[in-house]
Amino acid sequence: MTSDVVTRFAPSPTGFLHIGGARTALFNWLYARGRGGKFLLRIEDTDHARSTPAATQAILDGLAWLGLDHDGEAVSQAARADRHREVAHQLLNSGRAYKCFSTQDEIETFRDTARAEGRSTLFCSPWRDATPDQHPENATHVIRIKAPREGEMVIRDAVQGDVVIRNDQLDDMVLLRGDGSPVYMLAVAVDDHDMGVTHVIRGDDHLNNAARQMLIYHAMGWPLPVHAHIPLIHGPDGKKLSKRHGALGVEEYRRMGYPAAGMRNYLARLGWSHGNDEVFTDAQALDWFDLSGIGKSPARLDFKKLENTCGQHIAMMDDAALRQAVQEFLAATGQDPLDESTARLLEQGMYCLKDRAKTFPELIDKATFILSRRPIEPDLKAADQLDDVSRRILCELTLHLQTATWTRTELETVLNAFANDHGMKFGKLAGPLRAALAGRSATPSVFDMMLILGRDESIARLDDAGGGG
RNA sequence: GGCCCGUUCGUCUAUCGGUUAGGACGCCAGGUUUUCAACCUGGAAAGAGGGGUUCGACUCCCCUACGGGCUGCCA
Repeated sequence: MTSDVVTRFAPSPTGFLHIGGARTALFNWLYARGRGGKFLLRIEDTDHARSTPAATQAILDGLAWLGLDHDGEAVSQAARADRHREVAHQLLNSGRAYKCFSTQDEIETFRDTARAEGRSTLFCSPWRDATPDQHPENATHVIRIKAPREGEMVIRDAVQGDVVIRNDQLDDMVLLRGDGSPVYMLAVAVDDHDMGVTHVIRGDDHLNNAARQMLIYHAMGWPLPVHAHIPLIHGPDGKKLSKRHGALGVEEYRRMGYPAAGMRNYLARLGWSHGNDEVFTDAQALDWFDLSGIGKSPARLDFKKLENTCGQHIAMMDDAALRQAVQEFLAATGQDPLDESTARLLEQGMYCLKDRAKTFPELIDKATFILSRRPIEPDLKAADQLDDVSRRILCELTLHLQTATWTRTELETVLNAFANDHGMKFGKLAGPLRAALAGRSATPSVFDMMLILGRDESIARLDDAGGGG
């Protein structure tokens, strides 16, 4: 199914892909993709001083990791400055904008005194109604929009409802600076219009700005997009997300080993809900997502819930995908990839590993018995703790494991019977055996470890190590 | 200062005038168990405060408090 829906994500490249930005991108992506529409990306790089190519790349990388693919090339806002100027001049020619020769100093002193006297600091330019013959020659000037002084602007917001802002709260904002460069508010409106954006879904820090941008839409006679201003994400303490909360960039979450699918699920759930559904697939999110499910109050980041959600996603993934994801995690964190046979063994063992890991590092930790250097060299100290009977059991078992293919039930039966024959309960041996196989790391059961390792010839070395210790 | 937005268990949330206010994470207790985990069962836990409107308000209106945003020739 296709539709005319066009959404966009428009970050400024001043660092990394912020976790809040990632959620905004996700909402836009879900809304467009769930409706067969288009999801566009625009880099708002008009602030040359703070924009860097590296930051743009970081945003691209973050989106790619989260699987939020956009349609077409990313648009550079800075590259469109000529078009923004063109619109400003159109407005000027049609009388919807005017040249203002007030200097920044004048405006500043006006604001200072206004503040001191408790009056409105909104600047009313004396040039608003000046005729061209009154203009000074060759003086630098800005171009301001001629905003209506009376009436009100109502933002019909899909999340916030109708928000009314009186026009006397809006001043004649600058469109083009003294040096002729376009200002953000102009650029956004022009770009959204030119790109055919039908739904502007963004942080509610832009709610008031929407009214200013609507001024431009009205002046140009452009149809308005649907607005949806979503509440921001706050830190665990309820304050605005900042450096002291740690983990601001999605890249950090990637390095911490959270699966992208789990991140998508958690982020989607933050501020949006579909009844009591907590864990869902991308297909379900795409199917269910709607602006009406977005709440109005800011949400706090909760790592415990993030972990839980991610754990469930790891458990949901199929073994081959997990194997691939682990390799990608290793690469992303600058670690060596697993060789083919180790990776295959890991995939075979995934059935008893994936249920108990919330992150990839945890998964890897629980797979220590598989990933340790081949052939396995058991923890000798732990092996020393085995009494003779236990050690003999271990050695015998390795032989059995090499000569037969067991099901887990069969293996349990054999192990228990074997222990019985030696007058012991197998349960008593499990601890030391585990230590011999996997050190102190938290791992699956001994049965599972032996079953998996039984498929690998390297377990035979346990026999030598145990016998010689 | 002016304007705008928000406020249900600790956290994310359901509820769209009538419910014992539901679920999830976390937490506590018990169970299962060859450790950790996982899993099962049970439990504690919420409508910011004050006024209205109404037969009836978490739901609608107003005020206050608290939090957030905007108020730039930043984005």
